[in-house]
Formats: sequence, structure tokens, C-alpha cells
Amino acid sequence: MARAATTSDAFNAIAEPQRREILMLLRGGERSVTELARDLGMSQPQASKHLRVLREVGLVRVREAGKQRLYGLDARGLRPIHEWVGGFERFWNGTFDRLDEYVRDLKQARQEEAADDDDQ
Amino acid sequence: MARAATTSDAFNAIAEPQRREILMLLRGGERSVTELARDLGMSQPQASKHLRVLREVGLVRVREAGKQRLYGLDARGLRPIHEWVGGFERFWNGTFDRLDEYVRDLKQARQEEAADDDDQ
DNA sequence: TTGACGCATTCCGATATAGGCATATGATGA
DNA sequence: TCATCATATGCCTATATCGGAATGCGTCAA
Repeated sequence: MARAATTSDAFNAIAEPQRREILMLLRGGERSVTELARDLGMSQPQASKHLRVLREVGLVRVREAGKQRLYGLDARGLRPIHEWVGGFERFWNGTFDRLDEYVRDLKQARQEEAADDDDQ
Repeated sequence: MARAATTSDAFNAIAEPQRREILMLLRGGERSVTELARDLGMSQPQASKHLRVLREVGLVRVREAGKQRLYGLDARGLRPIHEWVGGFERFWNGTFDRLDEYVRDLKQARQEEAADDDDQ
């Protein structure tokens, strides 16, 4: 089997740096395809393709405006990602693992200490 | 050019559901490859391959323990992702975009109103 | 109606999977 | 030393890109 489609979910969609740049740019408001392509230094077809992926996972919306198509951000799909990654927050705060080990060692030390007390 | 390597960064690494499951499981502590494979219902080679990817982007660490290799979580690499996605937090809170549009419409309505006043 | 403009789509080529299977590598214990 | 257990790696197939170039298509203005 091949790699999952970029359109399978938001996780795959934002794995591509250029698509992340598109999303960041769209925080400033709606943009036309040509504008996006120009500002991000990519070809128009590439912009269209990336926008299609973002559209299929629901991270952007389109609005027709004459000849142009204005793409706007729809960040709701990013929320599950934020929450999933947030579930690891306590683990990247400093030396959690070492602290965890430290706590374990501490407990063990106390037990041994208690055992020594019992012996005496 | 083809798609970026899964080992290029954490964004690509966590795009794969099974790798996300591995990370979630490792929140409970270190696990051996066989344990991971069993608990997640994947073959041992697949587990090893996914772990290699996670290792190369620095999301897990290995510790040799006799015949086994215990993999542990190193979530620090998830922090940049959390922060990047967090930059969109205000955009998924409720009807931000509509509120934005509403504010625009309101401004425009006020300007037209002012113009009408001038006319009269 | 015609030409120009803005976008989307298609075709092509190079690449990197993900999964199954077989096998090499390494450490352990008898 | 040898058999066994735990992992890692190599090979193969099917697939899904990402980028470039060319092209189709709808809209708008003259």
C-alpha cells in the first residue's frame, strides 16, 4: 500500500510546508489563487493543486468573485490536531521523563527506607 | 519531485495514523517493539519501520535492555507543531470568519449611512 | 464575437512511501 | 557452540504524490 492521501485528513494536508504557508497567509484574509501563487513564489497550477487539497480536507473555502476565486481560511479542521498534540504537552515540559524516573527512584528509596526501619 | 520524506520533520512523521498510535501508547511509558506491535495489531517489521521514522525525527528514543529495545517518548519535537497550529486558535473559535465579515459589512453600512447623511 | 485573464485539470517523470515476506544481526541461555 | 528470542533491514508491489508544461474552460471587457 502506498502512503495515505494528502486529502485523507488534516494531518496529511498540513504535512506539506507550502500548504502550511498558504494557511498562514490566509490568516490575513481571503486571497485569489494568483495572489497566493505570487506571494509564495509558486506556480499558479501548484497553488491550485495545494488549494484543492486544503479544500478537500475542509481547511479552506472558496468564494467566486468574477473571474477570480477567493480562498478563505476555515481553521476548524485544525482544532483536532491541536488537541491531539496538546495531549503531549506535559511530556515536552522540561525533563519530564527524568522527573518521572526521579519520582520512581524516590518512591523506591522510601520503601527501602521503610523496610530498614522495620528491620530495626 | 515526490512527496517529502516522512523523516523530514515531525509534521510528516505524525501524518501516519499508526505512528500517532505508537506515540499515544508510549505516553504510558517505555515499550518494547514486540509489545507495541502486539498492542497495535501490526507486524513486528512494520512496528520497527514506524519506530525508525519516529526515531529519525527525534520523537522517540531507544534504550537497549538485553535482547529488547525499549522505546520511549520524546515529545519535545511536538511542541513546534502545537505552537504552529495554536497560531490558528482564534480562527476556529466559533464564527470568527462570519464575525469578521459582519464587522466589514457593519463598517460599510456605516459609511453608506454617513454618505446618505451627507446627501441630505 | 473575440481576445485576454484567472483557474483548474491533465499528462509526465521522479520519488518515497506502507505493507507483506524473508532474512540478517545481536544478545541470551543451555 | 548452538538454538532461540527480539529487532532491524532488504526486496517487491501498488500507490500517491509534487513539480513542470500544456491545455481546457468560464468570465469579462471591447
